[in-house]
Amino acid sequence: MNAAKATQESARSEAKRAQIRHGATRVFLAEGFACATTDAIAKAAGVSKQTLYVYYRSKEQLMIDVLGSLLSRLNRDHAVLDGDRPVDSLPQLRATLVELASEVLKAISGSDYLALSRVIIADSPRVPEIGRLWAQTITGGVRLRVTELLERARDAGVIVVDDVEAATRLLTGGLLTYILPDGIVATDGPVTAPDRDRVERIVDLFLRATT
Amino acid sequence: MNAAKATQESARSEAKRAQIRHGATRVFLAEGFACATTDAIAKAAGVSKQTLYVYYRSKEQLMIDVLGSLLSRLNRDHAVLDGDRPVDSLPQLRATLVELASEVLKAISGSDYLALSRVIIADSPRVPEIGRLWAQTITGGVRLRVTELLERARDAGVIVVDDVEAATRLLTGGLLTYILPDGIVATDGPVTAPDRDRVERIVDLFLRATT
DNA sequence: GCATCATCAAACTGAACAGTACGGTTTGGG
DNA sequence: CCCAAACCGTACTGTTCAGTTTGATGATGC
Repeated sequence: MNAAKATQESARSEAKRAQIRHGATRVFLAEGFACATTDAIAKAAGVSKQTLYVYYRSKEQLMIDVLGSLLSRLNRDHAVLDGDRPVDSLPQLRATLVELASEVLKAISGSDYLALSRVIIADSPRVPEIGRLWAQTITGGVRLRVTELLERARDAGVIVVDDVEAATRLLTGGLLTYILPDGIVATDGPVTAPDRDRVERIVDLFLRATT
Repeated sequence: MNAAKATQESARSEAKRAQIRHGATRVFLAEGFACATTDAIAKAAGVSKQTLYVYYRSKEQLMIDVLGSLLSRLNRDHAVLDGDRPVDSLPQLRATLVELASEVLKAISGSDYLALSRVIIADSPRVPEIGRLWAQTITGGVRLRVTELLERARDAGVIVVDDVEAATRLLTGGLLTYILPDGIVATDGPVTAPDRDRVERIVDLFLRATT
């Protein structure tokens, strides 16, 4: 078995894995872990059940791969937005915060993300690893970047805060109330992210505490 | 069948129902709906499976009763604390908010409440009725009372807010970050509610935005 | 053409589990 | 003391489903 052949095979393997993962993702998000049957997953992936078990040892391993993959994609998507957002004046900071908040809220109020969150929360006692990963998309992702923004703004003399952690929690938490708990319990129809006006009012109120 | 007999019977019935409910509560909270078996529930309740099915038509009906009962108890417990908390000066308001926040956070960071939340979130797509009920223990319970407190403080001239809803979300959300998302994903050991110092720092920061 | 490997569909196995049936036992009223 | 209702434990039924087995099909390389 030469190197070229090995590469080709693993490429094909990876394509198949991705195919299975995509089908499984749809089913898991729609049905939850417990109600998703391996037959349905195989069908959705356009793959025989046996092939599925060639690539994954068990349904649980498959779910771990699916959730891990979704979360890392989300983290990657968010990281793209990182850039150097301007925070050198109060209007700039305000615009940056409103913009960032709108983007994040829109992303996490999507029915996919909410379904993902429900599945993870439900199974976190049994698969704590995934639970930690999920919490980090918020804790280590969004919260970390907000903290960074606030620190930069503080260093630029735009705002005054002596407890950045508390400030971060106040802002992110206030905005997050629209999703947790309001959105996470599926009621009827898609969850609506708060409109720009509401976001602005929260940000404005927050900024009054930091000047 | 005379009235006395009917009353007696229904009293005994209610006792048995409660017995079943208590056993089922323990099992549902420990295992979640899907993993809880009716055999385990019957055993935990000290009741035969047959009797269980005399009192409840199905496992799902049983869960609805269990969750509904837990939530109404929580609402009742919280409502007791309502009283007239003093908000007529800034130190009073601050003390009231810190106290209220500490109580609520302690209550909802208990492993029972978190387990309950997980079960409800997971099953809310299938049992939306319960999801609404749960959201209301926070939305209609805590948030409503905070709103009321803030309005009273505003009317007393202690604070200045023109958007009470935003203010309520900012405060409750900021504090709630310790539970959602941090606590809801079970990691290791019991979730620790934030200590008094952290609560005070959030409240203080919030109050800076309202004066 | 032939061997090999990946894949497929379909049937099968074994276990878990909701809900039921049944025969025996306790309890309380008359 | 007797009867009836409530209850108990156990065993059964039917179903669902994860994971396996089988045997066929098609592609790839020699």
